[in-house]
Amino acid sequence: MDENSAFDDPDEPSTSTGITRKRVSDGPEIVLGEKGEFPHFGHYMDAKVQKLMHQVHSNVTKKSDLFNGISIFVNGYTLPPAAELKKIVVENGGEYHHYYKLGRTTYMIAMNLAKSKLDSLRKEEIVVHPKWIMNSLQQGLLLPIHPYLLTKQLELTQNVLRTHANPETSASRFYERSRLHLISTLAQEMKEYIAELRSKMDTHEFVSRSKLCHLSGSKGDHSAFICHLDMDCFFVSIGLRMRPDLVGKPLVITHSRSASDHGKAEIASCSYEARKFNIKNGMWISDAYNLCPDLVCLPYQFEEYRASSKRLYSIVSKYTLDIKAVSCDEMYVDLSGLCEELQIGDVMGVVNEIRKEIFDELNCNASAGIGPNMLIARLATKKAKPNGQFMVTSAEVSNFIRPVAIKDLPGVGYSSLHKIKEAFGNMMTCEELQSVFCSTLQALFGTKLGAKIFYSCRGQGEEMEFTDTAARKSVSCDMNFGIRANNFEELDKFMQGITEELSKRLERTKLAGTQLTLRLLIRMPDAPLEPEKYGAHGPCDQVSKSVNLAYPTFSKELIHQAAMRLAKQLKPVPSDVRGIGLTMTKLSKKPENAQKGGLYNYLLILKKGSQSQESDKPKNEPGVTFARPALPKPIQLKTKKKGPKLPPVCAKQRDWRPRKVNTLPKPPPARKCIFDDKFVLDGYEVYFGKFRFTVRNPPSEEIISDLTEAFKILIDRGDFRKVKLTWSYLEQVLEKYRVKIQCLDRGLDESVGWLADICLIYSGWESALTVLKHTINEYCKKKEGSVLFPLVLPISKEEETEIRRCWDKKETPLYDGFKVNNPVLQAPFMEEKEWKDGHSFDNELELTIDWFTEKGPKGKPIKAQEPEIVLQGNKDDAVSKKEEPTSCFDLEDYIKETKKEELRKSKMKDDLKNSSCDEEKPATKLVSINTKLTQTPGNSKEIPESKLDSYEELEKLRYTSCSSPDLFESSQEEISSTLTTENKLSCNRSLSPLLFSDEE
DNA sequence: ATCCTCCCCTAC
DNA sequence: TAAGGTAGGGGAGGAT
Ligand SMILES: Nc1ccn([C@H]2C[C@H](O)[C@@H](COP(=O)(O)OP(=O)(O)OP(=O)(O)O)O2)c(=O)n1
Ligand SMILES: [Mg+2]
Ligand SMILES: [Mg+2]
Repeated sequence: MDENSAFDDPDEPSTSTGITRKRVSDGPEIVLGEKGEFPHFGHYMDAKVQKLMHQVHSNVTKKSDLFNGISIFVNGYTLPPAAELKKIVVENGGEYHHYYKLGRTTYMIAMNLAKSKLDSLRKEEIVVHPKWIMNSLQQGLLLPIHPYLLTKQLELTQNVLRTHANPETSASRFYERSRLHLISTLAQEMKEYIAELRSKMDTHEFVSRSKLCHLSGSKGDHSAFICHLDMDCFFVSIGLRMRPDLVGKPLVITHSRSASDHGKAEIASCSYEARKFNIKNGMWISDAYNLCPDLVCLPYQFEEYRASSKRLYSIVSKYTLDIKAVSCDEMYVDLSGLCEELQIGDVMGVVNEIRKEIFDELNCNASAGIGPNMLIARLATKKAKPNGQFMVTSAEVSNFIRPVAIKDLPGVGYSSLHKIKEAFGNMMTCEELQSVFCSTLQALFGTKLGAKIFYSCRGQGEEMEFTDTAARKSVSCDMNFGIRANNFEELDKFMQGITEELSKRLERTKLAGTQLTLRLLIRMPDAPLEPEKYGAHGPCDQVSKSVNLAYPTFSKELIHQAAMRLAKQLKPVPSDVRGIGLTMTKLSKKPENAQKGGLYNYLLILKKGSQSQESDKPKNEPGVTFARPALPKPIQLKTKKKGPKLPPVCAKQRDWRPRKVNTLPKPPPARKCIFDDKFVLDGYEVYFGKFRFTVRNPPSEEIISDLTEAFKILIDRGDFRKVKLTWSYLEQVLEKYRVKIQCLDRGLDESVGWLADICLIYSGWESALTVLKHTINEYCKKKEGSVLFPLVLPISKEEETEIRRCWDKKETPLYDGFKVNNPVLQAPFMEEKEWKDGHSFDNELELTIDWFTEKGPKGKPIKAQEPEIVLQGNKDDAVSKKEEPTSCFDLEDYIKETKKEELRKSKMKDDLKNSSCDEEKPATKLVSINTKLTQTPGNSKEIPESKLDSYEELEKLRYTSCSSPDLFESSQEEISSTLTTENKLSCNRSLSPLLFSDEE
């Protein structure tokens, strides 16, 4: 085989460990095919290119024979760069290898090989510092390599990216400059734009249809109505509008100012003149330069792309709205509706008009393909380019598809192509592929892709359908460039930027997510610490982990907290992390009818400094002084200061084994909605995965739903005292776990497993109660116009300072329009403290807000609804129909209890009359703030004696008279039983983002 | 059988 | 220097 064959595997000869590189790492370094396939990160080398490069080399003026017989391979970032070393060596009689060829490459040149790579070097692999080449050249003789050998003893500078970017701001800087980010964003924007237009279809006017009058009544083929439209070298065409003088030149759009042989910037788009030199989109400048030294570089014009893209879509929408947006410069258009309505048979004529209008408006060329399905239309576009249109009718399809390159089929990329090559040899065209059985393809590619390819190579593609309801399934944020950290703190900084971006996007799209996935790119053990390309991730392994949150969120803080927890669980060596990605899934949309002051707002408030709050802020309302609520202190789980050193995330061998499939696998059935449970919080559809705790593992789903139903009944009756009482009971149960955790943690080191179990139980219950609390709040609000439980909000240092300032001046501080009566600040409960050493909670104080309206428990006379009406003889009732005794409602006890409480209620009413000075005001909101324990101890003295009120009364009752409420007797037992259960727990639970992790 | 998690792959 | 994003389809393999 030719030494420069395009199929020389880059990895196989060079990896001594036998580890197969994953694609995410370096991408295809070798690609076949005519056209600019996209994902060419890294070197592009095909046979033709190699030939061209060879010509370049043979033109090199030989200066000496210094390196005669010596061949080098440059690994990773070097100074001087690889291109220069190559030039020097080649000019002086040596050879340059693009890949390390065992036994044929004399030296590997490197500056920053990872220790593990050095450790695993074979005897024949000699690694030399580039200085050896430079010094040899300078002195004009081949110096001994020994002083330049890179050995294990050599001290290697640790991971610091040259000109280290500020990790805190790097995310925004990066996204501002990332073209891939831009085109992804634009594609999304265009899809939304079309969806919006389609939603207003009845008022939409197809203003440009008048231009098609002359085509009315025309005749034509009636089989091809699907049109695929794509701008010709989109970015370049836009760039040329400013520089018409450059038309006809080989042009590229890139960050590089000018082409050079060591530029590693990627080419976003290249002109058709550049393509004659075999230059492709996605190629590195250095490679393009070697193909065409006269290459002209043009800068990006991000905003122009956005405007033109929108313009493009708006033009097409003047003809039809049967548009499927693919990307910023590409779409499918179904012309059958238009042609039918206007009685047009000449589809080509229509497309010609559309393209003409696009050119008139944008001064850029678009090409189009027309076919009976999307597949054919797309392949036709390729044939039509540049600046043309091409139609394939049904009758022509079979002839048309035969010579089409397999690589051009949508869905066939680098990996699939190589699988085909492996399985069937050098197969190139669809015609050849047609000889392969469907089952064979499915065995090779899997059920779906196998079938798709089988049909594609016969010209059969999907019909075009418009699923307007194509709601987004995920929102994600990736940064796989410029990530270099030496420890978790630095990693955290990058994470903050990414988190912030993700939160912003969620909020902008009015989405909240329930499942968060973290994905890390980890440098492969063999890869150099710095790849040749500045800031790039180089060869990496991918690891990911996801967590289910108790309720949907878009809060920056919650996401960050969860993300760092995941990061910790993945246990990466921080200095080997090369990329970070966050994905939110299981999304729920904020509905238009979301109520003010509810969950959605709560989440908004959580986002500190958010301006977009939708709540009506009450103004100048007289404050009511409440007693300091006796909230339990948060517990801080003490854990070992220094954990064991984190083992590295190991590179896993890629499993290339072909699957053994003899029969045609059955296609998987359509997925059901993965959520069985949903409830509505503030108009939010909140799905949550079942709390799947086994019998011994509280809280079981049944218990929770029983509790929920029971609480609802109490609220229906207006019996808030009972609600509070029951709640306090639940909290007491939870408190027992807290105590246990603390005890165990303090004394009994040998019971670590036990501790974990208890923590898990605790976590599960607290998580469940958090959700339950929201449910109750929501239900109360619906019924009574008030939340019942306080909402805890984080506040910033500035907000704290402001509250303190007001308080000191004897004013009533305001927080977000709420009166703050008892400034009590409190550090939030966080586990992260244990590993984020020296983490300060200074900016993370929590604020508790409760508010009541006059209709709330404070002012509302409790309806003495007859319990019999609700329950008697009604066995279909939500509660009583349950078979378990867990939530059985003890009617008699209830009646007794109700009567006993009548007295208290009337007393409470009296108290209210005495204390409330705002009884007539609607929606009075009251705020209390818990104080941080470390704050000035003198605070409590300064707090004025608060008036007795219903809240205090409730609190008092809660702590004095709450011998276990009759209501949930059996629940209690079930809960209590778990207290003494020592069994291992295995459960798939939903974690509240506010809670500590149960891992480890 | 079905679901879930952790990947891989593809397109622009 | 350079800015290798992002959404969705889908499969393997473990848990239930
Ligand atoms: N590797 C790539 C591929 C594309 N793009 C951007 C720049 C392109 O202009 C735009 C559209 O991609 P196309 O695949 O449509 O390519 P072009 O429009 O540049 O050329 P063609 O005439 O082949 O459509 O997306 C990019 O940044 N990086
Ligand atoms: Mg294009
Ligand atoms: Mg395109």
